[in-house]
Amino acid sequence: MSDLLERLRGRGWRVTSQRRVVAEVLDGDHVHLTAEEVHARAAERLPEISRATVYNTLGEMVSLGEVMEVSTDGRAKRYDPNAHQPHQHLVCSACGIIRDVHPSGDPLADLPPAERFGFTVSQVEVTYRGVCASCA
Amino acid sequence: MSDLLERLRGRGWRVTSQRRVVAEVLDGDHVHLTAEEVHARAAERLPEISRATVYNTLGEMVSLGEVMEVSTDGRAKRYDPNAHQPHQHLVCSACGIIRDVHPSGDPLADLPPAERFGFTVSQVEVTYRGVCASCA
DNA sequence: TCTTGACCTGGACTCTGTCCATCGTAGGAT
DNA sequence: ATCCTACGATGGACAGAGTCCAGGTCAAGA
Repeated sequence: MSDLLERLRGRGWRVTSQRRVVAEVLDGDHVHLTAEEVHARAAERLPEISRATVYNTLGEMVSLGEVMEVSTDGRAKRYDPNAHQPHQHLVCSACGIIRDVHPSGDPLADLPPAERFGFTVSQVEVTYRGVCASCA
Repeated sequence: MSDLLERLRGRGWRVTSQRRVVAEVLDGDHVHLTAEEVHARAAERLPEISRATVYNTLGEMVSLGEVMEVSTDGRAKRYDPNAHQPHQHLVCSACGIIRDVHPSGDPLADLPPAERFGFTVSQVEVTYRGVCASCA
């Protein structure tokens, strides 16, 4: 049983077979699937599941803070179940593979007050880009 | 005359009225227009300009390194003519306005070797998020 | 077991971006 | 100044990603 599904159930989420397979597909580390990929994998176990349901379910998981939305390539958004440990992303420019990474220090602290233009800054997303070992 | 257009001409770019208006629309600081916005503003001066030409022209400017592509919201890409000074972006979560900002230090140095997974890391993009003074 | 409101479905629709056949023109050649 | 031609522009079809909706289905409490 996935931790993700347990946490969602604990929040009073109504558990259906569709939501179950979506949560199960999203279980694991360094998982960064697009909605269509989630749909394809979910459909292996539950062939009738619709695209709309996958989109709705992913959207709800994001709203509940249990899944992070990541867009590293300007194309389809990706969904990252590792939402409870702050992290950033490292992307291979050649093959597109994504790793979760943990920079040292607090990236927010790098933005001086004079560079904040009166904003109340609360969040920072960092995407490192390079070439992975397999593609080098 | 925009500096951007001058630089492009200097690279042997064929200057047409369409490319001229696109370059002029993109002139200035803190400019982050979508392709459709560029098209709309260009069409004020050159009503017959087509969407395809705007997309092609923006793509060429990006390839030449004279304009940066920015995607801060997972929707339309935005085009930033401030490509010659390294910078990051600060986005208002409420109204979506974008400012160019300059963090202190080198963000690349914050990623320890043990967190690089064998990648050759060459680039880093940082998006700060918060609420701007007008929206607070 | 029954009931009901929340959930799921498939298809139409929107938005963003790309492709392509055809037409037009910038700028070098004469 | 005019001609040529390869490069650029056009607009309409197409594709990928995501949203919306009317109607059918079902999880879970009574």
